[in-house]
Amino acid sequence: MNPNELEHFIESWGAMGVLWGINRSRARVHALVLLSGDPIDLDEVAKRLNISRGNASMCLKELRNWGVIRRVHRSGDRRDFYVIEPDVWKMFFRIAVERKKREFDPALHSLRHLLSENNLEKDKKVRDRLTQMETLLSTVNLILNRCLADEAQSKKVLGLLSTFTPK
Amino acid sequence: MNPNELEHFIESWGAMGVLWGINRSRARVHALVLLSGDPIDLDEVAKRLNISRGNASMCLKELRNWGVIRRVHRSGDRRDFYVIEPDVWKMFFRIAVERKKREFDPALHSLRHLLSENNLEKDKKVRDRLTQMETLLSTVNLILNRCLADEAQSKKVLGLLSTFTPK
DNA sequence: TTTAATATTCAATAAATTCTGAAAGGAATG
DNA sequence: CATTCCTTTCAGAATTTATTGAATATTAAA
Repeated sequence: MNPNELEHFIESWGAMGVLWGINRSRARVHALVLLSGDPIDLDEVAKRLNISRGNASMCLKELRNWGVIRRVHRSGDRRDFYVIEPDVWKMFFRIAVERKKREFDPALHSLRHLLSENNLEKDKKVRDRLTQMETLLSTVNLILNRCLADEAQSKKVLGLLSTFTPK
Repeated sequence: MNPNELEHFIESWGAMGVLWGINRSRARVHALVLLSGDPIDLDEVAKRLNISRGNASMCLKELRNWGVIRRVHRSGDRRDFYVIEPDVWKMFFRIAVERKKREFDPALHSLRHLLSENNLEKDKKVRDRLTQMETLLSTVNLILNRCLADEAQSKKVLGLLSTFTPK
């Protein structure tokens, strides 16, 4: 297995992590565990990725909290080893749920609140814009709520979308 | 119009900005222009948001580059004024296209490259995982490509999704 | 042209985020 | 129960990202 290819994948996975808001190191650790056929331990993670053991420990902990990796043990070995959870979907969902709650919902809430103030009426233009926006975000909200309810749901939506051939 | 409500909206809009990867200041400026019935000038943006004129200038420039605000002029007034582009969709698309290109595509590309290496065969488990992931990301890729082709496309997809009742 | 008003740039600074590594904690072994 | 091996924590260092504001450019009017 060509180490350069592996490394390249790890790096681009790290870069993609930014897209869903997890930091580079976490995403790189995730990629490494994903690529490891055998359970991997903290020491090796730190060594392979050139990061400190402390940082590796935090990354592994966080990934464990996201439910995307799992700790396993080897008899006669004191160290903790890690393997990836078989369902590659999990991370996407955990993170999406969290970010929606933290970043999307408050904005929609305050937009609605703003619209409910009747003193906005003076400026029809502004009100119309905000209404248009509220409509859009509400639709997105509905979809997200459905998708993020559970993983099976999302797979259905994805399946539906991929068969959809627009005009 | 209650200034606290406005301010609250501006702040939560700023926070949501993070969700699609634009920084807080840019998103706050965006919200302010959105809320302004009348064209607004650099000086007022800086004053209302408590940011420097330099920063305001950069934000306005960037938003103009994204195509989400437009410069307008008042006769007898030397200053540049800004108004929001009527289509609230625009920013989402411009940014989404850009981020996909920079963050998603390289990861998918290197994943595919990795899979094409036949020396991965030794470890069936790893290969299976990566294949599963490639399938998932390819579907996402297909959907994104369709959606990001043009705005009308996306609206169709959104409409389709919102009428979809799973189970 | 010159002047004056406004906008932009960018080097310096500040703020936020991420990473390190030494110290403390915990658990298996003799 | 002391030792050893491994993990976790967290204050400070390093890095990255965002912001400022003074210098520079631009433009309209006189």
